[in-house]
Amino acid sequence: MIEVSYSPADLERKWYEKWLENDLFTRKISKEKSSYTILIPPPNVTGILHMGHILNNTLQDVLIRRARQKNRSTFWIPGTDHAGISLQIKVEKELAKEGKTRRDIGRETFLERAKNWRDHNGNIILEQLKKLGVSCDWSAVKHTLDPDYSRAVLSFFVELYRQGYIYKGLKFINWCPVSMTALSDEEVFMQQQNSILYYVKYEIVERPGEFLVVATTRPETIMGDVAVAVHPSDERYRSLIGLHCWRPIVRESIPIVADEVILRDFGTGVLKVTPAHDPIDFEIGQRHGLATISVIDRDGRLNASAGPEFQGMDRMEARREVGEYLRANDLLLREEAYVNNVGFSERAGVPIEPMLSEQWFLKYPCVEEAKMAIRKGMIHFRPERWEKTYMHWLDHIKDWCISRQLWWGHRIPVWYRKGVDRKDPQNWHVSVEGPGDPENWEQDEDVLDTWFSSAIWPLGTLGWPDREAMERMGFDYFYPTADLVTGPDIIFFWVARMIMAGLHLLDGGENSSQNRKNIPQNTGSQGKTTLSVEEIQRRIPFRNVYFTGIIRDHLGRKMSKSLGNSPDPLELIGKYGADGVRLGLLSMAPNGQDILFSEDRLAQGKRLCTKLWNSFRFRQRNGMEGDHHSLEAIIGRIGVGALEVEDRAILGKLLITVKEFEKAMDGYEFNRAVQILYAFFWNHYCDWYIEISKSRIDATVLAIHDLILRQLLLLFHPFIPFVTEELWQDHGFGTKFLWDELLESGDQLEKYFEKFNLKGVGRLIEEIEFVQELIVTARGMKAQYGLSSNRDVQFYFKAEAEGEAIIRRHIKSIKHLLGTKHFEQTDGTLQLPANVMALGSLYIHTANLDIEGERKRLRQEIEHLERLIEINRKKLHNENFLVRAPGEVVEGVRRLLSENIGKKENLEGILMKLSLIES
RNA sequence: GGGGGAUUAGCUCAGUUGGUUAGAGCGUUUGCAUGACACGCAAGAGGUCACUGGUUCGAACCCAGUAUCUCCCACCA
Repeated sequence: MIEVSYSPADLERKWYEKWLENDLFTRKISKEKSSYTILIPPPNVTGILHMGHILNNTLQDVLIRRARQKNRSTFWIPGTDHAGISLQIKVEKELAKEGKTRRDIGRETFLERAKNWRDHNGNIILEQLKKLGVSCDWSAVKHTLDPDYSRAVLSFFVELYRQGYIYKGLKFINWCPVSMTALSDEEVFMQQQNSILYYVKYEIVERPGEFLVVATTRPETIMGDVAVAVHPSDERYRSLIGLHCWRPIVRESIPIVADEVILRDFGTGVLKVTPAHDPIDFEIGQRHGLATISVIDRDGRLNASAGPEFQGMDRMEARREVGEYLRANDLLLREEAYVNNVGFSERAGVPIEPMLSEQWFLKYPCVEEAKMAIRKGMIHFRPERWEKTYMHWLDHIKDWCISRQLWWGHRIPVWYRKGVDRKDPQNWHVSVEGPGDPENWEQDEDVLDTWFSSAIWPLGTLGWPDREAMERMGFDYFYPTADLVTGPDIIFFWVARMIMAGLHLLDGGENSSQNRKNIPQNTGSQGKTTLSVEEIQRRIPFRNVYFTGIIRDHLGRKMSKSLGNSPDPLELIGKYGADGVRLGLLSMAPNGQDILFSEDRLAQGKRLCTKLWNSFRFRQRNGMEGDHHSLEAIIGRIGVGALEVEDRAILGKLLITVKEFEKAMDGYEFNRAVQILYAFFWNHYCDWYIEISKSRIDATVLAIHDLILRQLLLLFHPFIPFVTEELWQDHGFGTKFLWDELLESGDQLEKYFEKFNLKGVGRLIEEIEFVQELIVTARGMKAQYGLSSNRDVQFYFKAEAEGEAIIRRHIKSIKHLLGTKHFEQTDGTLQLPANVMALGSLYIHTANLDIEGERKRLRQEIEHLERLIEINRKKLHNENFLVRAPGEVVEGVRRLLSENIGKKENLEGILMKLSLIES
């Protein structure tokens, strides 16, 4: 027997321990089953558990457990991400407190500290996830800086390098002056700024006293100007092209050039050309053979080229100071407020500095194949609309800057021969192992973008590229993975890159070398794919990507640490139980829409668990005789001859529910699936069937309860694994863990139910609905006359055609549910308050009859029916409707019309009878 | 500038192929210690489905436009 009250904390702890002890989650390769793999989106070791993780991992757990119930061999691969820049910042902050920088302690000591930090904090988040009940295979846990995974990352680099996809180049990149590293385009977000547009006067050398006016938001870069540019056909300036003007600060003569890219209608139509600090200017500089003068250093401060007044100043300070200087020296025509967009570093939150820098770049491989995988439906996105976003990105893809000037991460596996020209690739050594004579080489100082290592997550976690490790992990069996659950915010960062990496690298097994030959030096060439559809199919890292919504607070704001609006998931689990949190979150959540978080829904989740618990208490109080161990055994206890209409109706309803549930789950509509179960369990089973069965509990009825409860536990299990496990074991439904039980499909269940003769169950359900209508109406009448719901009241019923038989069949239940001993049939129309329904007219006996009130109510009721009848008639008089609408719809309206007319006539009769009293 | 999403009850949201009189939870009103459950039961109130047109026998749903909110991409210096 279960405890009196449901308390999640203890039982959740108990079951998770037992699950682990019994090694349930460890992958098992079994030839007769198909595999089902999920790859966890590895949380950052620096991250703290937030609601997004909870949603994400609940979904994955639901999918895994559901796949398990369908007899698939499941494997959920957990792990963590080393979080390059983020962890480095954390350790540097610690150092700063001691008044040190990373350079003070040196690379090796720094890395020791970083590892320490990770080892102490990095697994917290996985431990927290266990509280949620996640069924990850913990024997397979992987970290992106594990030695084997690191080798995989380096292999990835080396292979791409050898094939020409990775190159070193001098290009404009996004420089973060705080983190002091290059960033990829994806790590920069644009933010609207209230800036000032400075109109600066550049005196024309050849025409002293005359000025060209340049509008700029970045006056601090004036010292880097090497020209001013105008549009070649701009009448205003045509005569000046070829002349020169004076650079206003660090005064020097610079040419006036013409270039097509200049926008005539922006500002004054004159652009200052600063090749070192703006990519467009750089291109102009290239076209006109101009020099490049850098005035801002890597730390965001102005250097010697900026002149002694400004040297050493921070760029933002310099902007104000230069403005001041221009104003003071009559070099400023005017300034105006201006709103523009500025790129910010995602991590450090400061404006990035466009900078010319030598970095490692990746030309993406298999771009066309990656598009094809989606277009041909080999990989499916849910919701589908994200496919468009993905395609758009791939259509405009640019080379990826993969080097970072950090220490924490995978160090670039490139060595330069000491004492010779570093720029010459002849003097490079690129390999996973490094050169055999390391004393003669220096390794590249930089590390790889963390996302570069994430790109091979599906491969590295399964042992790639080490054939032996792949064997051990079951690569051939478990790859490709099935469903990836992640947020749409990392569709470029991660999803797209994993697809390309998988497609490119996975030339697999025996014919690997042959396949590799087929990969060209450059797949960027328009629209051509070199992989066959079958080959793509085999290489893709996953078949479905489920994009969750982003969880927002009740005001619609993104949850963030700085706003402090993110609730602590562990606190919530303490309050509502992991089951309650899981169920609540799923019910409010994942239709792919953003989710406004509401704690109420979690409370609702817990309430359902409590209700489930209590329904078992009801069942168990009525004795536990009989065999519960299997569906067959339970069905065997049901006496088919003893089945009443309500029994067959609830079994039929269960069957319908299971089928609807399957459809919702197959379509990844989890909130709908939950809702379907919820409605069946609460409204049909608890509110109706349990109540109606109370008046006739016997062995058959108890067996029906067992059957329904058993299926409910199985159906609810993926969502609320803990409480269902507890109830399953306690009630003796099985000796194994619920995890190991298969769920009967709707079709299978239908076969089992054949002996119940559920053919035409629709009519049975309809009959029950008639009875429910009667009950609700009668209760409503009691309430209307201020009679408490459990008071014995006299009812009279005048039945319509089939009503009499139905009432007779259910009379015991009706009396029980109405709490009355007096429910009598009558033939005549009575002078009592009445309501009319499909089955007939129901009268309630009351001493204090309010005739006026009743008549008013009846008249309103009649008017309402008249309106409905009018609508019905109109439809039936419309020939187009009769011809074009499907027969059953027309039939429905006909039936409704006659029903409404019947009701109206009955009401009119009652009204007349009541009127007689007065006269 | 380009693209996506949203707009349904006081609040949060369902409503998947267009078909009777639009649903749920929370909140709210009223009644109830009735055999599991007051984290409950019962009965109610509450909606111009953003707006304007169109298609259709029939529109919350399809189409066009408008408004408001929101996200992503691009970046005009």
